[in-house]
Amino acid sequence: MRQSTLLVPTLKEDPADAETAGHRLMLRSGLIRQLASGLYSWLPLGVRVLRNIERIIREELAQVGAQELIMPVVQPAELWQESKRWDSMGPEMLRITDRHERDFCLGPTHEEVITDIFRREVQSYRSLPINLFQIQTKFRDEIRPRFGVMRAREFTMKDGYSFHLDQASFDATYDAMYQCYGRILKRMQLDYRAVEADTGNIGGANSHEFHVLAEAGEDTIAYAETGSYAANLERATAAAPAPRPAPSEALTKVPTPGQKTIAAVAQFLDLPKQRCVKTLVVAGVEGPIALVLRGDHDLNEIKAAKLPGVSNPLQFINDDELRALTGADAGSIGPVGLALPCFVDRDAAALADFVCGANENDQHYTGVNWDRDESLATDQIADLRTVVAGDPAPDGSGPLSFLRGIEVGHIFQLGTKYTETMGVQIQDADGRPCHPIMGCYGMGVTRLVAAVIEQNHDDSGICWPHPLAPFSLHLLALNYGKSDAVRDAVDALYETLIRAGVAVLLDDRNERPGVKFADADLLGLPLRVTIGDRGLKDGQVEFRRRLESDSQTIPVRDIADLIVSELATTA
RNA sequence: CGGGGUAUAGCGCAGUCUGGUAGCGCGCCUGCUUUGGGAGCAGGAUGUCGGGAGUUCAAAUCUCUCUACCCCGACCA
Repeated sequence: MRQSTLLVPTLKEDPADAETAGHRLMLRSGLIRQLASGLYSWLPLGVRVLRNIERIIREELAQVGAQELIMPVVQPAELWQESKRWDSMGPEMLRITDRHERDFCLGPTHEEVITDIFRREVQSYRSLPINLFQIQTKFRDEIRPRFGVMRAREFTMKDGYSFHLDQASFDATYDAMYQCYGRILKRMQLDYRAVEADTGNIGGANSHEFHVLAEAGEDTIAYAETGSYAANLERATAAAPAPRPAPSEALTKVPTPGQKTIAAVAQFLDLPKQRCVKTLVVAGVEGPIALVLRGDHDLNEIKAAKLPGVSNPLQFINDDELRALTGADAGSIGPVGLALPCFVDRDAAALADFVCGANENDQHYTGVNWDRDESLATDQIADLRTVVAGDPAPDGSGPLSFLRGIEVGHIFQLGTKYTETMGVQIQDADGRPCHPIMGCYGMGVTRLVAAVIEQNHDDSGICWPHPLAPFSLHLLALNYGKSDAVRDAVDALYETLIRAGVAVLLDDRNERPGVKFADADLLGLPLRVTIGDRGLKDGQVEFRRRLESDSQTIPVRDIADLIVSELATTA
């Protein structure tokens, strides 16, 4: 491709609205342009990258026997009402009405449609298992789109769905998909981590996310440096605490005037924060519910919202209600004598002789002990907290550390959630009707582009990994318009490389060398060959890899073979 | 939805406080020179100053209002 005819509008300066390296470089290198908040056009160079990613995904999915299909973006409301998600998806789902006043949505995901296809077209257990996928546009009306295509409203996703007669069949496919996702990300040369995850809106029992490690990531991953445990912070759990010691202090009420936070109370009483407990009151299905945590720990709201009887999404009760229920303001609440159902975090439940609010302003108890003092039953112990760095991993694989990650893949164990609500049944070998078990496998294609750049760039631009680069080679022709020697040599090399199947971008623009070098760094193609009069008079051209700072001088007659063999080793 | 910010040429910005001819750098067009790390000289084009309403002899500038975009939070496969 000749750069003089290609739409690659590079920007010399950083766009004002771009915060992350990925977003900034995608704009500067002319991969994308914004149309509106969360809506992006993909320009020719960007499309070439997308196609490379899609190609790798298709090749790897073919290896595990997944079949490609395409489902509509626009989906009828009836399907979503049937799965009970028309209401539960909320405003994230963009709804539209056609000329007949019939309701539709722009598909935020395709569980309903694939399940509908399955129930219409698959009648026999002999057809199972079956694994289907598409690469399709999704629309989610995100509350706050950000960082360019990292969190866009319209984006491209590879979404796959599998159907199984029994758990063993499902487990085999889930594991195959897990391995497949790893191979896909590895082929993209990404530094990634698979982690246990929360299932969110999609539902189901368990799920795993695949995160590309990057500081700009929106998620935090807790992992054991010395072991195999890794989980999204939303879900990460620590090993259970040591058994509770025996009580040794008497329950004592002490005045704590003006001390409203755990930090203040701990300092006032000259005790560490982990000897105090905090009590939070949230809305529940049948009235308010108290949650008790150790003073140095934070509530994990996702875990809390899943507790039986607790309202989901989690909702804290307001100050007036709190005072009416407990007789005190926030900062002086405690479980002693509190007439509310109560969940106690495991670590708070393992405390003896601790401090808590006395449900009376400016008063706290010290020497508090579970199962001894008034109303302090620990019959509802749960994991309520967010883990902190240094917590022991639950599988004993060492202390936890944190990393930031970009979620590029998420695989779910849906079970029979959709096949039951949508009434899908097939007969098994014994003629008994049963609901097939489903899995669902998502991968963010457009988000991957941002993630790749986030992990592969330097101060002057992108450094594309070979398999994803929009072109393999940037051929810079200096003074192409004026020098016959340069033009003859460049054109000859260009033709040779094209015939050899090399994806070449020829910078034949009438620009000065500095402009071409700067744009070449910015576009970040893996290999670069520079041809100018200076080297050519000695029969030499310059060869340079994007990841190396030094260039080599190569005889012009050898350069084509060098490139071809270089690409053969990186394919 | 709450908090904060921005909106002036294709891009990055000044000008707004203190009302009085629409500016700068880069980019773009023409010509000449130049050609190995974002060239020089000369000439040129491009703006409903985000939209609407108001105040005023006069509004990019003051007032009201609407909108869009960005950041933080909440939220989010």
